[in-house]
Amino acid sequence: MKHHSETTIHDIAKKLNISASTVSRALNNNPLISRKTSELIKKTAAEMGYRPNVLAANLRTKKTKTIGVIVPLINRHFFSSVISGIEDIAYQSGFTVTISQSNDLLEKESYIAHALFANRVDGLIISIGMETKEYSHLQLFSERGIPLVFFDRVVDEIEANKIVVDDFGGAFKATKHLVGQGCKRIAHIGGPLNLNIYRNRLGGYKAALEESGFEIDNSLVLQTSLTREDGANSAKQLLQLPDAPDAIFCANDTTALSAITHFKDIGKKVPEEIAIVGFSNEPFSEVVTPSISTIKQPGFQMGQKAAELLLNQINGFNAKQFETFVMPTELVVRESSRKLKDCPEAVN
Amino acid sequence: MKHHSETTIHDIAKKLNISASTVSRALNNNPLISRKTSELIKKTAAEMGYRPNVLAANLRTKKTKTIGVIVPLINRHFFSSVISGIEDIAYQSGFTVTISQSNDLLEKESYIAHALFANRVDGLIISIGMETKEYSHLQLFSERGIPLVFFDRVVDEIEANKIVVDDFGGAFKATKHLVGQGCKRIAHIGGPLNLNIYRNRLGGYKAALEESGFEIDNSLVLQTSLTREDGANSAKQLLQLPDAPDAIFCANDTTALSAITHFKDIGKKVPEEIAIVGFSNEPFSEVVTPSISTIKQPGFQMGQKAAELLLNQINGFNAKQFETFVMPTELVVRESSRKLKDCPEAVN
DNA sequence: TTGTAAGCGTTATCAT
DNA sequence: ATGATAACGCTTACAA
Repeated sequence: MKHHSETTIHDIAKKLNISASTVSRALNNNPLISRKTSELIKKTAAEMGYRPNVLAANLRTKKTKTIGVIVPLINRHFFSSVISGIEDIAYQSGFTVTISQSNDLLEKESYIAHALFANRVDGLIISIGMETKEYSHLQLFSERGIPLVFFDRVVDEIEANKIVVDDFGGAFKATKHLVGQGCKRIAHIGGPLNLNIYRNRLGGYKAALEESGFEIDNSLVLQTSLTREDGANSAKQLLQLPDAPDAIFCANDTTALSAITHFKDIGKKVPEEIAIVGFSNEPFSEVVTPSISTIKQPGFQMGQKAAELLLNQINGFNAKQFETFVMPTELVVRESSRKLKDCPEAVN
Repeated sequence: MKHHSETTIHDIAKKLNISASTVSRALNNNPLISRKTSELIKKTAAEMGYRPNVLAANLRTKKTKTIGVIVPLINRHFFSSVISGIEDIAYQSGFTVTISQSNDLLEKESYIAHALFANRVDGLIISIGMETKEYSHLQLFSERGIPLVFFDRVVDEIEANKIVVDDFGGAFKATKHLVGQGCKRIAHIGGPLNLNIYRNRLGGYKAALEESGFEIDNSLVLQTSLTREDGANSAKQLLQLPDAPDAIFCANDTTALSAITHFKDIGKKVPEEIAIVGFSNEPFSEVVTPSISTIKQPGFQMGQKAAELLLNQINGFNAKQFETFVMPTELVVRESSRKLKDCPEAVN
């Protein structure tokens, strides 16, 4: 059994003594073709093991029915939830989704973006990486009118539809909650400020403190890359302060966890001596001991929304101007911050 | 600023009064073209914002420099590690990787496989889903001579290169370890037996028991889908047995965790009253309380190996017959199974 | 209802 | 070192 080169519509046409265009039409369910020939064509196509060459069709139609997705890391629960939401909508509309991860590296993000562009994806959904401060690889899309939707980590400098979560509000709620639990000195382990999500989380933290009549002590505000190591180091650093904090609002769950682990190691009690709130509601936050209070983001819904917006643009239904959609956050109170018996599940 | 249709090599050729083939050659660094013209062409190409249409090139060359990857779930640590390994090798060789998840659904897996085929990926790396008992969507690749590499959850019925972990050995080590800790009645929460990884884990469990002089009690061997719910239900069920087990070897970490959570809820002590070992070394296993003993798999290396094998096939270096590579597993002993003070880190 | 022919943007084969 | 031309496999006016 040797490998023939793939059967094409011409092979089918020749076998049936008809024209390739008729075959093409039949295969695409063009109603002009008579039921009879159409069925015959489909039958022989199946017999001959015909597989359409989408590449050729795409080249001709200038459409690929494919949308590209770039996220920093696919194994973060939040991102994989968003991806599932995107797939949910895209597959329903007959689109294929091709997922890539940038690993928070600008070079890789740029490489992937160019590859997706070169492969003529119909649209791109992206959450940018930590390093991304330069956007030429994304302007490529916006300039050529290829639909582009940002989510979570968005770029202010590029006009596009954007889906973000209410980072400010989430941070505000988290901090207010700590205040409500009686914490007096609340620290913040934050992320890189070139990403607006971390700017907003910092902003929400500060606003909550101010509203509560607290002064902002800059020695309590740390800016890190939010890795596991950063969490432990920051915890250590904060404890060495002459006037150490009694609570920390962490900009992600990873640092919250490693801070807690550090405190456990040195025998400092969480939440009694120091209360912790994280951000993102990673699955581990629920199962570690103590379980971690955190801010929940509607990842799946964000993905759905992003895909809907993108598909609308692709289909030319983008009558309106670009918008930025802010999705609600939810405070999930768990052991790491519950100091009071009758703690309200959510503040505000 | 209106949107011109994309500039092509013909546009460049016209502008420079040369032929399109020369432009094509220059852009592909063909040494035949003189340094001078080559540079001129590249310069004007850049000025004109030329972006090669890979679709057209791929159609012509019948190569896409793209490899498809299908995994059940992208947010499982093991799978995302494998993906990172694949990307590591693929990007080095100038290949693009397009990732898809089947969600353990045969229908989606099949849809994706057909889409990847239609888009003419140069090769496919796949770990099949729980439902996959029928393989026509994969035979598509093997029959047409498109390189195909399986990893982890492989298909015996299809001849191809395969990378698996030593599931049998891992399960054997895990069970032996429990025996070594003094456990007398060791249960097993297993997975669907159409997947050979779960058959092998079951096999390793049984072999270890037999070698240790234990009888195999089928009431202690459960077959589940390994979800969180399955873990809790299985734990419940096992405790209700007249002669309840004092240890469980779980075929994944998810069920190990939910079993432990159940035991915590009802006040049964882990590992004192019941010892637990999981499988896969999910990140949460290290951070929960008690931390979960588990079997570590070399995901990243498996991905690298899979990509290497695939690229070799793509490049025609597949002189040898297909092989199955078995990667080593490692027992990681943590709190959930450590009953003895001087517990050896690994048995065997 | 079906056929003809051009064209999508490349690369590859022959020429020159 | 460069050019002309066909071809990759499909879709789509336009014709019939």
